[in-house]
Amino acid sequence: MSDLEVRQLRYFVAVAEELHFGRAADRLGMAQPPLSRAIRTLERHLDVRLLERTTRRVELTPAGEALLRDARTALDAVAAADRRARNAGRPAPSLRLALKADYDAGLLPLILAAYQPHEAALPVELTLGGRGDQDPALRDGRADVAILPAPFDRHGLDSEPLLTEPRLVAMAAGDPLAARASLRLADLAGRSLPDGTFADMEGRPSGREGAGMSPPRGARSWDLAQIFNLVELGDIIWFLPVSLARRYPRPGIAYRTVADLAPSELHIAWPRDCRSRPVAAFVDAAMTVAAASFPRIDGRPRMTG
Amino acid sequence: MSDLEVRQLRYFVAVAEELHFGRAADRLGMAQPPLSRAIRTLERHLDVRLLERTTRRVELTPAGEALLRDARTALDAVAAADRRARNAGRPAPSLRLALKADYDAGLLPLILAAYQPHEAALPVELTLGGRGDQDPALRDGRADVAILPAPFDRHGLDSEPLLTEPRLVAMAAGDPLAARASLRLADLAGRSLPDGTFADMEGRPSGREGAGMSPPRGARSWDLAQIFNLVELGDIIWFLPVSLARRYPRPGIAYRTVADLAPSELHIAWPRDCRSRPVAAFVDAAMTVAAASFPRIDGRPRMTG
DNA sequence: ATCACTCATATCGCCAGGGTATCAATCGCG
DNA sequence: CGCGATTGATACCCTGGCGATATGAGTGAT
Repeated sequence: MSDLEVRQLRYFVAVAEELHFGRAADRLGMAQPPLSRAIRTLERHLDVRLLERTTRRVELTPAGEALLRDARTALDAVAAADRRARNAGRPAPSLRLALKADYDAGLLPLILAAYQPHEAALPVELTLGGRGDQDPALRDGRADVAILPAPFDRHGLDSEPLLTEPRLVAMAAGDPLAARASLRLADLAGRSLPDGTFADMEGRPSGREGAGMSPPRGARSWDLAQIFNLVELGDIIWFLPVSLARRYPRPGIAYRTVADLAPSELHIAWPRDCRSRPVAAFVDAAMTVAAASFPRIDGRPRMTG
Repeated sequence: MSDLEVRQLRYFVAVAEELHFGRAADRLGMAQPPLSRAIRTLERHLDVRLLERTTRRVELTPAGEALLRDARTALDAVAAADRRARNAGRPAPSLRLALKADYDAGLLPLILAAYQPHEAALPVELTLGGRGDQDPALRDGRADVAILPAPFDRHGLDSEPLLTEPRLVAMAAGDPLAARASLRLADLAGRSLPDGTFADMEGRPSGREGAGMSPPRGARSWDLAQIFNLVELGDIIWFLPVSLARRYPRPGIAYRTVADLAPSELHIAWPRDCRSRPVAAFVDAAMTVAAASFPRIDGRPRMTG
């Protein structure tokens, strides 16, 4: 009759992800036997078989798959409770803004200027994360609000689009394609992108969900300087919003328009059912600024898609 | 460095709700000293003061208020993981539909008939709950989908309106007002309703949230037969949707229209971010049936408000 | 000043949960 | 077909966390 415990969920998630008791125990920093026992206890507690296991293979039952999903969100919720309580207890609580470095389309100073005077405003603390780390940060309470490019995993979040801006391709200045008058995605087929995918896969959803998921775990995360270096060397090409291209003019790199390259959508996102006034005020400031400053980005009226 | 545990959250919620260590310990079925110690441990772990306590009073700090909210949703998420895994593990998993008894506007047989042929359909299991028990049931995993009248607490849920139907007032047949040609809410001032509130408070949000909250904990829940008896005796009056009035014609009870009584909105709700095909199919069936059958309810086109 | 109330501290005992050693089952290989 | 390697399960011990009881100490009311 006792309760499900966080530890049991953590253990189960580790085993379900590794599909291997030894490695999971390793990851959890414990020995394998107590882990086996804990899973068994969990199964008895739920009166459900979660893993079908032989000595050579471990696989999830349907119930296990269901629990894996629910356990992840439950663990996120617990972690969020932890982190938010910590932040709320600090003498001067701050608004933690998660941002992909430089992916603010130049709006950040304007947004901050619009936000600070608000009566509910808190000091803003920037949390710069790698690619695809903004949305998880919101879910597990590391951040209160995030500005990030679509697509991202909307699970557990509310969001609003801030602005849409065209993207350019960055390539080495000496690249033969840089001399072309116009480019299409097809011309870039086979070129590799910073995340290891290829240019002609651009925009295609990788997972089953059309809503757009974060890149898979383990995707390499580069910082901007690294990317620019690789581009200049001709190793990769890169798609980036015009605002970012303007911020980093560089002799060795050519920026070109690509006729059929989807534009970039910058969104602002926050935890669902968030009742925090500072967050609401920040979202409001960001949307106001974005709406007002958009014409400066490319001179055309706002559009989506 | 250890993790936040479910037990700690349960303890904290109990104390935060009771604002009294003794009563909270009582509710948790334990002694007071270990509870005090557990809270102290939790505070040290989070490095935050959650409760300001003297020997005579206990009150929440801002951090405590934040944690109370987050802890409740985290506990709901854990309970949901538990219950959903249990259900998914059953040899024949079912779709658990939470329903306020008889509040289906006569749609239930039609919805079931529309749902059963669907390829993703599961056997439907009815969970009849008392007043205001449908939405919590969704949040903690006791149910997969619910049909319930607005307003309800939308926190953590997605929902769609099914239909809007006028409400009538039920009163004793001998009531002087039953003879009146037309009624307004003001005429009913002072009459008490089944939930202990008064007729002239009808429709006013009790909490701070305009979104509409569930009735407060501890609100008495009556079954229909009890309510009808009390109405017939003249102890109370009752507002109910026309479909319900038609289902229970009764000599001792008069049903009358009230000109300024807000209509009843029936909604279908399910846990947010639900990826279950059976649930999606059920929602689809319900909305189709509601849209198709609505003209039969009152002959007018659908409207809201 | 005393009493009642309530939260904190001290101390003890138990068992949940982790560690080590070992067994048992399955697959690969010659 | 037999042997070894791999991997999950079982047996057993032991520590630390958690709960209970007894008691202390601060505060408000009469």
